[in-house]
Amino acid sequence: MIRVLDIAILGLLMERDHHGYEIRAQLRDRLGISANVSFGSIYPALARLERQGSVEAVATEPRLSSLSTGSLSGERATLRSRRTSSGLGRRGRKVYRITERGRREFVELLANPATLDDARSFSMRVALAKYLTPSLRVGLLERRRADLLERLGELRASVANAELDGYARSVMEHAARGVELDLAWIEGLLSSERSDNTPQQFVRDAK
Amino acid sequence: MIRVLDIAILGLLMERDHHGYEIRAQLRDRLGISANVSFGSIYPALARLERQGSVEAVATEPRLSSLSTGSLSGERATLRSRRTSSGLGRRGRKVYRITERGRREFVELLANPATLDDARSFSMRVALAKYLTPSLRVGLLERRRADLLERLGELRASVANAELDGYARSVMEHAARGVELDLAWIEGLLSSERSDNTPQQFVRDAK
DNA sequence: GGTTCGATATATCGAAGTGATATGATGATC
DNA sequence: GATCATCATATCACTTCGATATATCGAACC
Repeated sequence: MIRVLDIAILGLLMERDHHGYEIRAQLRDRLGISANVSFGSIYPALARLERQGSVEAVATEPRLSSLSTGSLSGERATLRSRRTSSGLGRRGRKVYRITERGRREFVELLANPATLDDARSFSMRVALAKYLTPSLRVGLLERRRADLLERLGELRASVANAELDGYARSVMEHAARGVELDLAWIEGLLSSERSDNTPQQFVRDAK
Repeated sequence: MIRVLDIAILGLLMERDHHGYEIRAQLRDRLGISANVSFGSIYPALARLERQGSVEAVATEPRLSSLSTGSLSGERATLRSRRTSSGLGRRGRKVYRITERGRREFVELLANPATLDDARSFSMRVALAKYLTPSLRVGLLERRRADLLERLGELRASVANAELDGYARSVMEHAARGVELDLAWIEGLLSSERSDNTPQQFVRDAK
């Protein structure tokens, strides 16, 4: 399975620690994920990542006094009964940190070309591309370019072929222009890569 | 609940009968839904719609009966690629037809502005816009324009504000260009509406 | 001074959608 | 005539979504 969200969260945690609520804003503001990702995705994803040892809850900031910071979250007994309650409202935010294992997992997932086909996971990968080697970056861009060229052909065939009404045709034409814009962007990125004009170097290919 | 897929399927069935496999291709080729919708969505959706009486299975063509004149299949072989066999080679395909109730439900759902925020459901609505009255069309376009303008502001703020590395910044800038392209498209559609230059008239506002 | 409002923050639930896979028939290619 | 691609339906486990509940804080408003 893909779990784009896992990669995205780990990528954000590579930079610095975050808590769940903040991650949502960062997905929007740093990784360019347009629609706000729901908390019903983020909190389960964090729990999953913690369970498998990729991240750890580093602190549960309590509000105001409320001393006694439980050292490690001992799976705060989540009573599923209706009256969960008693939780302090903005009850301490749980700040997560990526583990060594998480770092290794992240670069592996980011480089893994499996299911990078959709627009969202592609642009997320590009936003995190500084963690890839140059050759992996080029591979990512070229695969995406190939997919988009194929899609562009389909769209043009649809526009030319089918007996679409004006609105449907307009949608298909607009979709084609969107793909062309993506392609131009990718060409630009590729030529930056080739001129080694890369924005920020992080890792290099092994010689 | 939104159920974008329900609207899309009903919209396709407004035109003519379809079976599940075909619906997937049509979602791509007529409604401009880029990623192929999975069968795990389509078949359950059809079952749901049938259960609630919006569609009915009009025929289950058994394999190899070969009625010689595929009256229902009408013009096939329109698909790209080379020679698509006009012979039906499949076991019983379940062909669905929209019911009267389904038609009423469709126009209601299509006009309902609830959760039209995401790109996919918006472009699907536009592709089916001939079933809307002019004023509903304008409302749809204007709401989307407002959303996109807001999003554009956020994206520009992100680009200007945050200390993003080159790749992440490139992603945000590209996202902003995409939104600008969408906005230009919508402006064009709006001005067609105003000049009553609409591609195909289907329903009119009540006077 | 009170109150409403919006942002911050975590969490859970049911429903909807995804990707993978199974099954099988048919026609096309080698 | 074996094998491959396409057509076609279906189901499964898992992910993601949208809605909702709870609670605190700061600002804005009357």
